[in-house]
Amino acid sequence: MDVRTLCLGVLSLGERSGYEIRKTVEGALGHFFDAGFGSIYPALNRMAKDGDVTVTAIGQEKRPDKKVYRITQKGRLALAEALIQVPAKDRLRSEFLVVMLFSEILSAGQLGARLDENIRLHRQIAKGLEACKNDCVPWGAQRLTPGMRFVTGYGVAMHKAAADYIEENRHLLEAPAVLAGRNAAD
Amino acid sequence: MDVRTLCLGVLSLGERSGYEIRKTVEGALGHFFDAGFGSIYPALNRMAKDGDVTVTAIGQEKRPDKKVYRITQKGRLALAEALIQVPAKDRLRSEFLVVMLFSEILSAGQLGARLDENIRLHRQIAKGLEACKNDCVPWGAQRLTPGMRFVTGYGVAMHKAAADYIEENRHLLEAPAVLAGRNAAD
DNA sequence: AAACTATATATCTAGCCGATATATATGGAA
DNA sequence: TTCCATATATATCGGCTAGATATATAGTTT
Repeated sequence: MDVRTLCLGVLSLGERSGYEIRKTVEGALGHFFDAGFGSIYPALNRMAKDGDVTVTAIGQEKRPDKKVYRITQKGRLALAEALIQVPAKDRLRSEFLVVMLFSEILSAGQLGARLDENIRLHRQIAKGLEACKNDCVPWGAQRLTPGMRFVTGYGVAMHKAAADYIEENRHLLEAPAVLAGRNAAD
Repeated sequence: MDVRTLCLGVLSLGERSGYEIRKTVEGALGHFFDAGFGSIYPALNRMAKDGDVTVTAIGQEKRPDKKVYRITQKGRLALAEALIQVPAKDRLRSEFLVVMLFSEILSAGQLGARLDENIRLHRQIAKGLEACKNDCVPWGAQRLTPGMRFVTGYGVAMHKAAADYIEENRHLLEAPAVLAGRNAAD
């Protein structure tokens, strides 16, 4: 599954420009499958070439022209075909955890700061997703589907679990840091 | 942060071959930062060229020769420098959630199967990590550091939270599927 | 004999991330 | 006035990576 499938999925919610696709990804589903312009635009070009989407250039006032993409019937079949495949395993990449793994090289102050930042970030994301739970605007859709509710709730639950774990277990890292007298200034 | 930092970190636990680094990643820390041969070997070559690691070729009986890598003092400095940077945000990629987002295209049977598989997988991983909690073998180390305990515990907590959420909320997706009469055979 | 598993190294290619560039427009700070 | 920031837009580049593939040595199973 690649960004093409993601774009086809977003376009199945309604036509939009590459920029708008990015906005939808960013606002509604980037917490479990992110994609930037560097991959969205090439994907859109490939799909346009393959006939999975059509593209219409539109001039705008006070704003640059935009290209609006619409999914084709061929694209809908491609989307469905991709979605019935066995999904690959979830993959997480956490630099924070790599740093925690080797946290003995941090001073107690640096360690505390990293832990605080990460907790704050998780709680912030959880809060943002919680606010989106009953809001179809980030999806650029007219209504929320069960799928949208499910994945948003998933994000809330997971980010809360992460923040909770870090809060409850930070002592595992901080106590040894203090005992070892790692007080060097940041 | 890239795979070089990860390899330096693993090598800071003790010298090992590229294959052994992969085994350590796979067995102990791949749940939060994975890396395959396609990125480990090029990274090792770059670091050997840069002087961050030394490499010693060793012949073996009944097995192919191997190259053992050892972190240098320069490599230790590079590792420390990388670890005190502000880590990038965690990034998750979940094809499962993409499928759930657009799950209306699945039959009730397919949906149930995907949910079951994912729950089983999360629980399996949580169980595997739980078994590793007090085991330094997967790390190829002599003892467990606070960091190792922390990250392993994190994995357990997160995979459990994921499985729990899916179990408790699957009805959000399955009830509409049944109501809509999506009973097509898989 | 072929397939599978384990231990090993190595590489290829399609895809992606993050940065960068450009364009149109507005507003605020130096 | 210039720079910076923000928003709306499209586009691309280069370094990195995932997954597949290849090769080698050896043993076990079908």
